[in-house]
Amino acid sequence: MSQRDDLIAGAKKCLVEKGYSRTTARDIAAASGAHLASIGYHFGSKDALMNLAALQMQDEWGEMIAEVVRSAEADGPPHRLRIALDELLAALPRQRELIVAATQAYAQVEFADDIRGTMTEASREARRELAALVLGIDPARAGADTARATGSVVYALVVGFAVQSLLDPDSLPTGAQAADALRTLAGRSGGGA
Amino acid sequence: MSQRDDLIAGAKKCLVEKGYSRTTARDIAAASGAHLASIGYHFGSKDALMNLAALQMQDEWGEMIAEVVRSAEADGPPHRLRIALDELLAALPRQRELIVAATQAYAQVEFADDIRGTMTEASREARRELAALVLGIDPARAGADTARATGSVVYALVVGFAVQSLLDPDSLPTGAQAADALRTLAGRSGGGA
DNA sequence: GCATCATTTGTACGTACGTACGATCCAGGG
DNA sequence: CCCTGGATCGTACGTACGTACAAATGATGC
Repeated sequence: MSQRDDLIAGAKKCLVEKGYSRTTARDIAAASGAHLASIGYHFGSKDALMNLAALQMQDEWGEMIAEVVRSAEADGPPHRLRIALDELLAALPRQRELIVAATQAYAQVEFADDIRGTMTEASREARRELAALVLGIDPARAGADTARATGSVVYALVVGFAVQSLLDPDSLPTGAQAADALRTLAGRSGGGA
Repeated sequence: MSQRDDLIAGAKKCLVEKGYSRTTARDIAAASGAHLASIGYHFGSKDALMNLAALQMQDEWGEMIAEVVRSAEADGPPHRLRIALDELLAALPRQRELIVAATQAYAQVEFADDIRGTMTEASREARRELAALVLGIDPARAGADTARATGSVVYALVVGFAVQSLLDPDSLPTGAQAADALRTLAGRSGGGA
């Protein structure tokens, strides 16, 4: 393993354990076993390395979520919503480190241009992919408004539940409860309470 | 207006414009017109002031969301879901500053104990209140599992759409589209695609 | 008008930061 | 064998940080 890879791994560790801005170049060097000056040599600056680490972890999280949803969808059509929510909600507490890292990345969106651009593009693809998975259609055909809105809603649910899992993991609903709540919500659309 | 209040206002400005950790004590002094040393006198430390500012803005955001949902619910029962989502989705881009601040607060949850505690409690109350508003019931009676799950789902939608409004405001669905997507999602719960 | 106490100001101290730069190491090729 | 270029290392520079503290200021009660 090259010192370059060590540095990325160390930066990820620091990102989770100390947060984006509290992490110093010396922290990364210590966590990675690499030399302080290697940061500049390999990445140009500490911030460039931290951005890379944050974006990679954000990507890894997206990958894990996609896998969870995919595996739930593979469990067959009956009660698919309940199953997908079940697996998602059960998985989130296990992904705490990745979610912490993703939160750090979100917090930099407004202040680091390369993070903003990459994350915006990643969120677009995530919504497309989620819509395709949930609707069971080809990702390329997910251009219709309905499909795009579905992607947005599922994306919002994932991110929102992830935030809640960070704040209050014990209060997360079960998949069945969440599915019921969604049905209640949707059912209220045509009439009274 | 006391220097103490000026400092809080300056800290909020910096929180939005520079982010939590990039803000220095001197930034706050400059933004508030107050003296550098007053931070220590009034708040003990720069971090204490930043935490206070972040929590206050997080609160203000919650208040705005509650108002939006409340006003939507007041527009009468027919198509309530569509209306509520419409107002929410239209309001988010206008709340960008508060959402940026809230994001900064979320990012500190893992690393600042007082932020974590306050935000956890705030999220509990927010979910309770959202459930009560959406279900049209007394907040005190929102203890049932179904109500709690509904609060979680609505909370997740709010936070998730807020994040999306930060990353990609132009891709937010309309309320009607989101309502359709929710119905599609909920409708898929019993059978195939 | 003076004493008192909260507030505001000016400043300086110690520290820790990011980064630059020259020295050193170490393969692989001539 | 030495030469060469990438990688690693040691270090030091300049800066900017948070905070402490004494002096100055101003309002309040007597």
